[in-house]
Amino acid sequence: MNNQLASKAEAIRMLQERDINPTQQRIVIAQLLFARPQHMSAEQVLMNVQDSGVHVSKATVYNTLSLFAEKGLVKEVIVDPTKVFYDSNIVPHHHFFNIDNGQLSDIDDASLQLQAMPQLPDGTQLDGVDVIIRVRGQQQAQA
Amino acid sequence: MNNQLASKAEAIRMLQERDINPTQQRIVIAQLLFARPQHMSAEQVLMNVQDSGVHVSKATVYNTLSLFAEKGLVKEVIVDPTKVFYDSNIVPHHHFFNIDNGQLSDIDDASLQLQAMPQLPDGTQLDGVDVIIRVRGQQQAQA
DNA sequence: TTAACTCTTTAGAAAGAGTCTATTTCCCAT
DNA sequence: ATGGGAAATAGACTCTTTCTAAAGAGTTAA
Repeated sequence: MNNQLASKAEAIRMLQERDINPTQQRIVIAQLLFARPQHMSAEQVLMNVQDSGVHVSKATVYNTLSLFAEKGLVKEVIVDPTKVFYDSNIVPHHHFFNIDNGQLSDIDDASLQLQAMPQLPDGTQLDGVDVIIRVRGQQQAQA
Repeated sequence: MNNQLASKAEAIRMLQERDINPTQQRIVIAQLLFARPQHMSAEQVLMNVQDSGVHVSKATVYNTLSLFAEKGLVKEVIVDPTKVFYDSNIVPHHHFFNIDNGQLSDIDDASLQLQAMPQLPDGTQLDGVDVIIRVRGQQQAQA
């Protein structure tokens, strides 16, 4: 289903750009995530990577996704109380979340803008803004 | 710390308004939640309720919070990957979430408006819109 | 080539939130 | 009082995520 990967060379380049030591496991995970812009849970990453032949442990998947998030290579999306999604599209954008089928999809950035940024609580700095539009109903599977 | 409760009469009234059978356990949980507008996790509810003398089991806390959410008495807030918060303020509003200390606070609704609602995915209906502004840094404890 | 060192990966145990199940308790109408 | 349905309970269980202690890989220095 999801078997095409980004090229190894490109994955390595992306890792090095962010000062991430390009180990075998990190390269394979990057190849998977950056095959195309998408949202994956840790479990999905684990399953897909293992299909690709390279052995990667569960702990390494979690470590690697956390590292990628910390280095800005992917973005964590918190919408489903049961698991974290990792988004390989780091261009600023927001999400639809279908509460019936758990499907997460992007909102075109142009079609959603905040009118103004409210005053932040004292002593805090902005980290990011997440807009989640929750929808119900069986949407078509994405192409 | 958090020992004042809403009155029993008021709690019963709120439950009945939403067609919820006002049992002992549900009343105590409602008294706790509606003492003031606030955000609580299931675990916090469990601990606070047990302090108040009435015995309530963990399962009942989870069942009750789900029921309250389903009936529109509270709103689930998904911001922290490790737990769900229940918000007893159901007036439409959005949230600041401090990623350093886990503190959740309300955004004055007037200060944050979306410019336009994007087109929803085919076959879906709107369920709700959540805006979360993530901040960093040690904010002062709330009064 | 080996030795020393650091960084990464690993299996499996453990933590923590939330759910489930089978049983008991509660409450009310008869 | 009693029969019945709704609610509550203890505790086992599931699932995601984190931790731990040990093994492996890669690099440099001699």
